[in-house]
Amino acid sequence: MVSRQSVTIPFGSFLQLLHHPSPSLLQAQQAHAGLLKSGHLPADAHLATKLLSLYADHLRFPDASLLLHSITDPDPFLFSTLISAFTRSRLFSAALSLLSRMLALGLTLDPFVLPTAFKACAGLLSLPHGRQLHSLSLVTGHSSDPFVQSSLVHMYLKCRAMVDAHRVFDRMTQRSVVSWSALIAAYASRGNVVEAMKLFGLMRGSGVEPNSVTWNGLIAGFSHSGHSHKSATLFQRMHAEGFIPDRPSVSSTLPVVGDIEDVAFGGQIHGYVIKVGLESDSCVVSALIDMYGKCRRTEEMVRIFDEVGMMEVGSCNALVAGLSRNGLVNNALQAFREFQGQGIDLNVVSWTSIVACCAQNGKDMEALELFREMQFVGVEPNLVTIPCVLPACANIATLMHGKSAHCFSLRKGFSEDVYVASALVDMYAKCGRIRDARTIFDAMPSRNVVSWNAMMGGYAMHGKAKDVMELFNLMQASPQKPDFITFTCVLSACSQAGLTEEGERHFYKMHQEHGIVARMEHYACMVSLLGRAGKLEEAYDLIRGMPSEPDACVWGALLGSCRVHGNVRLGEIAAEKLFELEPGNAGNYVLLSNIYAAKGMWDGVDKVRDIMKSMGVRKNPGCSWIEIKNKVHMMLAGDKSHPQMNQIADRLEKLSVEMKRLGYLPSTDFVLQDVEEQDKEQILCGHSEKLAIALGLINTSRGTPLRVIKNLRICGDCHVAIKFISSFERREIFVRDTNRFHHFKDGVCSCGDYW
DNA sequence: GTAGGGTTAG
Repeated sequence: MVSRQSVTIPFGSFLQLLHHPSPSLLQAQQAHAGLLKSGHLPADAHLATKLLSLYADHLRFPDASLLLHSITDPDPFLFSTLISAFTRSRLFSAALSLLSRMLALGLTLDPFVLPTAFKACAGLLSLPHGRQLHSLSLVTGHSSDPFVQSSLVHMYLKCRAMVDAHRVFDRMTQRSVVSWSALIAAYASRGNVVEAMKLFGLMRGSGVEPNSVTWNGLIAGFSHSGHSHKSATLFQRMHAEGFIPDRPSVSSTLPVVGDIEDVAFGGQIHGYVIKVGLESDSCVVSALIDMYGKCRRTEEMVRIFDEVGMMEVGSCNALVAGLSRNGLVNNALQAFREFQGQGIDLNVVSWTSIVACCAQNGKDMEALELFREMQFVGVEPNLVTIPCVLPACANIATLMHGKSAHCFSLRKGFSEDVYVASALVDMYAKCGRIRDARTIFDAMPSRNVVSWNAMMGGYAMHGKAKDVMELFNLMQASPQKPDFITFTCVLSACSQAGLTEEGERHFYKMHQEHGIVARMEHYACMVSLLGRAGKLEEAYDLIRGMPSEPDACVWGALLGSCRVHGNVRLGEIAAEKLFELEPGNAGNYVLLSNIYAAKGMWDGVDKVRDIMKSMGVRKNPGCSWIEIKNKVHMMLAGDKSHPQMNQIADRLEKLSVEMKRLGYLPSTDFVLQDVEEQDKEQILCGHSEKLAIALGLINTSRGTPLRVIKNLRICGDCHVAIKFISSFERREIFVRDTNRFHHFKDGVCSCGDYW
């Protein structure tokens, strides 16, 4: 049997191991053990340093730290090595704590460690640490070192301390291409095209030749700040001026090519990628997949993925996003599950993509389940995941999940992020918590147009037209410019509140003062606004004067107004268009029936029912017929001796039997069985958007408020909705129909007119 | 052992 002693390797062999071009971790560990045993460690600083860098190269940071701590008299070089290794591995906090330990031991800083330390501060976005180290560099006399200066400029830029960055830059005697590039990239990424290009010119004027990093800084900066055309042009200019576009140039340019959907240019870059042999670079491949996905070339996208992308998480993510973007939701889900099955290490981007894919394509429950699953498998949601999942909570009005995402954001410090907070405002508003939405809105440190729109849309949805207009005035006093969605909220609010003239004024100002071209939803709001005021002919004239073919929203608004005012002629015109545009939408048939029913035109009601039957339309019509029945009841309630009473009763009886035969859901018995007679009328007075969404009667919340209003009018069944909502343990809900409000509290429902 | 530029999710 061989004793342990007999396998001892002589000291020379350890040195050989250590000086091997790339020693394995095992070799390093063997050498470590042997050197300790032979007494060369921890005393020999040179050997310790060599070993320490080996551990760092193998990312064995605990081993490296232990070794460092075991050395009685470590030299600064040893610390520098490890600090640098930590920083390279983005372990910035560890790097800085090692630096403070080094200082505590009274070791002197050499000029090599400072740039790394500034990089760590930049990585942590820690301005206080950065400033401290800046002072230290002044004290130690290293502040004029060019490496120190440019890393200092970079640190201040990353920490968004532009004034400090400029102060350091302006005082530099020798401005290197590195510091110029850092400054130029910072302006480009802030979207300041003029200043970035001015500095680029000044740099060349001062005799410093730009390199590919300078060009790439401009290209990537403009790409991130949304200046897609500028970014693409710079790529071409770089090439034309004889610079060789490299991996970062290509990776930064392809996404903007996708944004501007210039597939011809994208194809040229693709050709260039193949020519220079970049087609196996993971970032380039992901960017190519992304570009073809954005340009709706899904076949080409999948082909590239199949050829090169399979096992790399970035290209997998790009593929899922590309499929999702092109509406291929099931393919995206299938691809995602396949990647999971293949053991690909899916990251937070992968999970966020698939959650977003579901939430954006009407698969709200799936989005929530995936959100739970990602946490179950140990992937923590980030700042982007939260605004992706919140719309799913909002769409199905699940306050519980929305609140939990809110709590998560608070714990993680995400709740002040403008995207997160805007999504929270939207979620609370859509879940009926308009006051909570406003509280979050008021607390936001910064707001963008999405934030304003979410709050105004929330008020519009709750029928709070006055609040919409107040907020719009506040917005106009703020630096934030309104967009087309803002005007949809404003016009919708004016329509709801009967502010006819004000609405008309905003409609014209939208185009004249803000240069926003009216879209379908704006016309629909205007039709509704005029229709509400009884100006049905004017509304019809507006429709006929539209520059493009009116869509179902516009005709729906007219039909709805015709029902309110009992205008059979225009109602028939609008309904005829709607039957063409939305042959399967039961609500349109019901609206026309209601117009006829209100006038006692029973032949018309029969005619519509026959059309509906011949079209095979069955979605939720049962409740709509009940609505007609009850309207008739209400009409005749005051006059029991009405000559048509018996005739109508027969008719209702037949309808009811027919409904049951056709299997319409939900049945009269079901919806009304628990309702007191005196409450029936109240319950039937309106429906809420929230309730409708909860029932799946409206499949999206991204439609315009007006579209929703139209749907509300037609959607059908608030009785079942109330039951559904009750099961959600909701205490109180405030909802509105076209011209009435609906207050539901502790199982009791009350209604009233707005004005 | 030192500084600047890259893809995919809102």
